[in-house]
Amino acid sequence: MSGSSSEQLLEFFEALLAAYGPQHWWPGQTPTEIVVGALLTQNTNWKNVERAIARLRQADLLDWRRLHEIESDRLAEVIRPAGSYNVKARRLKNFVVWLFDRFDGRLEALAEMPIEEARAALLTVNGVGRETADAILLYALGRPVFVVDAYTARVLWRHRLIDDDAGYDQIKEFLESALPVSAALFNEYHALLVEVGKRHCRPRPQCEGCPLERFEHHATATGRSAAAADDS
DNA sequence: GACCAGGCACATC
DNA sequence: GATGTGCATGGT
Repeated sequence: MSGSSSEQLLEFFEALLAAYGPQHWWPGQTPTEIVVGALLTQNTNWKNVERAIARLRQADLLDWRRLHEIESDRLAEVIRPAGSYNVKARRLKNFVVWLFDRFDGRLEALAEMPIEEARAALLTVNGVGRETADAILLYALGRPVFVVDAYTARVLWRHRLIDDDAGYDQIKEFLESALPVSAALFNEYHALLVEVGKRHCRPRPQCEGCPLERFEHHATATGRSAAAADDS
């Protein structure tokens, strides 16, 4: 066996960063745009989300007040390239209405309260699940929360760092307790896990050339998708 | 033509 | 509490 989980996770991070470099997820974008992107990217290719965001910008809709005012049907038409546009228009509206009702349209309010409180508040919004809530906290608000997704779970399971039945919150807590608490680190690490996951850790793994190939791992991967279960 | 993508809510067992 | 399904576009 090699060292502790903490050491192993840091070694993985170094290996991934050396191989792929910084991923620059959500660089230079406004918190508003990041929140919108987090909602639009649900089960959707990022390229399609970029198209939808470009259309929103074109329509001058990357603004909470404008989003609050617009009709859901018209919003759906604008974000069409993101797919599932009727559902996503509803979710965007849910979020914006909630933001005005509860925080007077001030996203910053979420940066001013304890993390767990902000997370619990976000989770009350219909359309905001754990991954989206955590993406908002980390990428839009710079709070040190680890975003777990299907790739995160699969990569960590393949390298024997988590059980195959670990739930979302369990994986999140494992990462947050094993790593230095740093938004910058969590940001980069999550993006790197997605990158290595896409290239090498699909349900059918392609280990050749994987930056993590030299580390211990299961010979085969299951088709395990994400952190499905609740673990409270 | 399948299969996938930076999920989630809801129904059903 | 686990599993299945609809949402829907655009790339490979």
